[in-house]
Amino acid sequence: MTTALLDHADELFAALAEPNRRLLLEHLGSYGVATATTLAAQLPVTRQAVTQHLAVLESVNLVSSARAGRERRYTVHVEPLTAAANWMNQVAVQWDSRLAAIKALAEAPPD
Amino acid sequence: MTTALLDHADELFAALAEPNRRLLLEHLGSYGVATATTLAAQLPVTRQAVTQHLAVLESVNLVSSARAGRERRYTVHVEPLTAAANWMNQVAVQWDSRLAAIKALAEAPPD
DNA sequence: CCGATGTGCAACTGTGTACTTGCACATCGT
DNA sequence: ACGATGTGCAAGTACACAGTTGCACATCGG
Repeated sequence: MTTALLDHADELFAALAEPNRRLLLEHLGSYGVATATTLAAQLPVTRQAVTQHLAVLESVNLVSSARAGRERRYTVHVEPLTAAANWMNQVAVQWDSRLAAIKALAEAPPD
Repeated sequence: MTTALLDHADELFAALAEPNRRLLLEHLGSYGVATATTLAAQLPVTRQAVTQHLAVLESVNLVSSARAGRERRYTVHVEPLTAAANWMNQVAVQWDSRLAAIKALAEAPPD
C-alpha cells in the first residue's frame, strides 16, 4: 500500500539514478526549455545519448517535448518529483513510528 | 550545487529502483529487525539474492546489520530516505521558481 | 534551390546487475 | 559429538542499458 502514491516507482527511481539524466534535468530546469542538441553541448556524451536519456525522462513524465519546426523542445515537470518525495516521507514516517513502537516494547518496564 | 545534500545519489536511487529491494525495505520496516533467511521466505527469490540486495541497501546506509550468534540481523534506517526527499523537494522548488520567472517574462506586456 | 542545421531510426559494443547453483564454514540444540 | 540451521564465498548465466556510429529525412536561411 505504501507504493500507492507512486505507480511507476521502478522507472522513476531508475531514471533518477543516472547522473547524466539528473544533469539534464538541472540544465533543463535552468533553461526552462531546450533542445537535445543544445543540451548535448553541455554534456560529455553524444546528442543521441542525450536524446535517449530524454526519452527515458519523458517516459516517466519528468519532461515533455513538442516539435517546433525542425527542432524538438523539451520542458521539465516537477509533479513526479514531488510525488516521489511525498512517498519517501510517508514511508519514512511509517518506519519511524513502527520502530518507535518496537523500541517502546523492548524498553517496557518488566512487570 | 543542488546535489550537495545527496552525495551518493546514483547509488541511492539505483537501490530504490529495484522492486524487490523496496519490498525488503517495507518488510524490514514492519518487522523492525529480520534476517536474510526470514526475509527470503517473503520474496520469490533465493536467500542469496536477498543477501545481495541487503548488501546493496547497506552500502547506501538504508539498512545496517549485525551478527547475533549464527544469524545476521538487519535493521532499516530512515535518514537517507528523508535526505533524498528533501533533495527532491528542493530541486522541485528551484525548477518551479525558475519556470515561473520564465513564464512571467514570456507573458510580460509588450511595451 | 541548395547548403546547413536538427532530428529520427537502427544496429552494434561493452559493462553492470539480478539471480542462480554449489559448496564450505560457523553456530545452535539435544 | 552430531545433525540442523544460518551464513558467506565464488562462479556462471541471462538480460538490461549507456553510449556509440552511420545514415536518411525534414526544415530553415540566403
